[in-house]
Amino acid sequence: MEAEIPMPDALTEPRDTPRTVETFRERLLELNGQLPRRLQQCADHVATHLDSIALSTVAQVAQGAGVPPSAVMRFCQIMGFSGFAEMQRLFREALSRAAPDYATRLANLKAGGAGQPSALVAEFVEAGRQSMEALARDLNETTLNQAVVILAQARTVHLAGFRRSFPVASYLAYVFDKLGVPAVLHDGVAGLGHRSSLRPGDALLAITFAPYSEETLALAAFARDRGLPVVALTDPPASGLSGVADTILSVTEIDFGAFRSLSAVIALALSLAVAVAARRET
Amino acid sequence: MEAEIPMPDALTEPRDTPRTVETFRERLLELNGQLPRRLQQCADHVATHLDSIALSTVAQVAQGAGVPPSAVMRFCQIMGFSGFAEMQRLFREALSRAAPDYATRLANLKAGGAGQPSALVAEFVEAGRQSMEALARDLNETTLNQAVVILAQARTVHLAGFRRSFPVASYLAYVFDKLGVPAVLHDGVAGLGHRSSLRPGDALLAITFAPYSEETLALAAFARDRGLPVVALTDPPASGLSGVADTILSVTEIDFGAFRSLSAVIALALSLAVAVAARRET
DNA sequence: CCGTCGTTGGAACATTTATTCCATTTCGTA
DNA sequence: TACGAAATGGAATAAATGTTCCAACGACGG
Repeated sequence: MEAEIPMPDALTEPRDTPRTVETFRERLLELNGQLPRRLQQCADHVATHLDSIALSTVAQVAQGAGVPPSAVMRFCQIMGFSGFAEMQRLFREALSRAAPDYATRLANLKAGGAGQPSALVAEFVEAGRQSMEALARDLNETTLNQAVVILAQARTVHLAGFRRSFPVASYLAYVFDKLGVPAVLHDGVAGLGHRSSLRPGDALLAITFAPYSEETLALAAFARDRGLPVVALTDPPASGLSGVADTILSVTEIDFGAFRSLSAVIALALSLAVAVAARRET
Repeated sequence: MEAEIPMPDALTEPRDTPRTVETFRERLLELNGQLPRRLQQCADHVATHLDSIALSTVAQVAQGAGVPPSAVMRFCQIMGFSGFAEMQRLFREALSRAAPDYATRLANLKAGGAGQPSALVAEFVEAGRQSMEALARDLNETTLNQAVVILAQARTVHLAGFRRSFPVASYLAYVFDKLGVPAVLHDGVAGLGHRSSLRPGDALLAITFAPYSEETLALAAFARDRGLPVVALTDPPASGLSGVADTILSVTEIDFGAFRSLSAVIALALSLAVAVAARRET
């Protein structure tokens, strides 16, 4: 008779096979710490080289983790798969969905002719994609969180961005408006500033890229002098704003020719806006 | 004795193995047209499914091309590889370089916590990337070329875009200015339109997405009535503008939540602007 | 100190996949 | 139409890769 029912145990309990990379990662976390030595090595290696699984053989994964192939097999089974092949299929499917015919099409567009408009699209798409990847790779989460806190505490958010940065600033103004966050867009209409609207308790979000625009720098300095916190959205050297900004969010935007795609900047700005709105509501 | 030296022939001449996807494509073009039927089928299929090679087996490629596996093998050898395995290695390497740790990092950011700002960044980056891929995949080159011609012939380009589309319009205004193309941004400042500035010989570029903004539709209709060509930058159904626009450039922008990343729209707009400027100069 | 049980490594086996080979068909040319 | 060269399809073979199994090991409790 079943005198004692064993506590459900992640290792022994039969689990259904992860169907998405997401659930795979969850299970990986769940298992972490309660695995024997060799299997833990597998888990560690797999966790840090998730994408390489799709293209590796058992032997390669095993070598990477510093274990014999059979250990990798056991690991796959503990993760809920019938074996390595089944686990690999998951990652291959994810990979092929990620790049369907995109790369081919891009190459075709580029090859279509150097002067062709479609070749330009290919270049800008490529630049944008690289920028976004760089953003995801290099994002400093701590700085981002700081920026969110500062802006969420502000009574009113002031937005500064001219010339190349103006589209970003104006989009932020639109988004903040939709989200019910009080925001002022410092456009240059009528040659007037909105300096007098900067009040204690407010904060400034300054968006500028090299070559930094005079107006933005001046406004940032002005805000700083009045004791208002300044968050900067800028490119890595960040030379112009290092003195005046409390928090510097830097984005590397890959240019094509003299123009930048703004993709990464907008993605970051949008995230910032939504996060700020969410924080204010709680 | 070697009585006659045969003309160098792409098929029989021994070629060294392509080392990059680029050279692979070149060789593919070189061979095009001078291949026997089955091999041509292979070439066609491979050309349009370049990326799928990395993850397919010989049998799968063969089935895709509608030929027996042995034909695929011959094709690989004609392309300069020792066999399918060697050819596949090329694409696998390209694929693993393309997604270095990006996917892992993205997943980490997402996993960092649903409410975390960094998770938002991951979502927006993902949305933007998908949008750009969709743009590259679905771009209609003919329509784009038409749009370029129309705008290049215009004396002045009028830009209409409000609310969500305003950042795009304003960025275009900036870019056109830099490129020396006469352009008017129809912002709504002071509640005035710039209708009277629409003159014969001009063209309108209307940017709007569902739900289409009244002002943009009205301006497009107005321009149409005066006989000016209208180019629309909009989303696929394009319902609102189908009557009034001469040329419709459609972009699918993946949203996250209620907000769109604008990445694809901006990439397309930028390409359009640069192509127009280039065409005007010649 | 001994026995047990979970863990480990490697060798044997099974399966999938690539590659070669050759009989047959097709195509171009005389 | 007949000939030879090229192309083709499929079956046979080779290679690689995945999977299983078992003997050996080591940690732990009695």
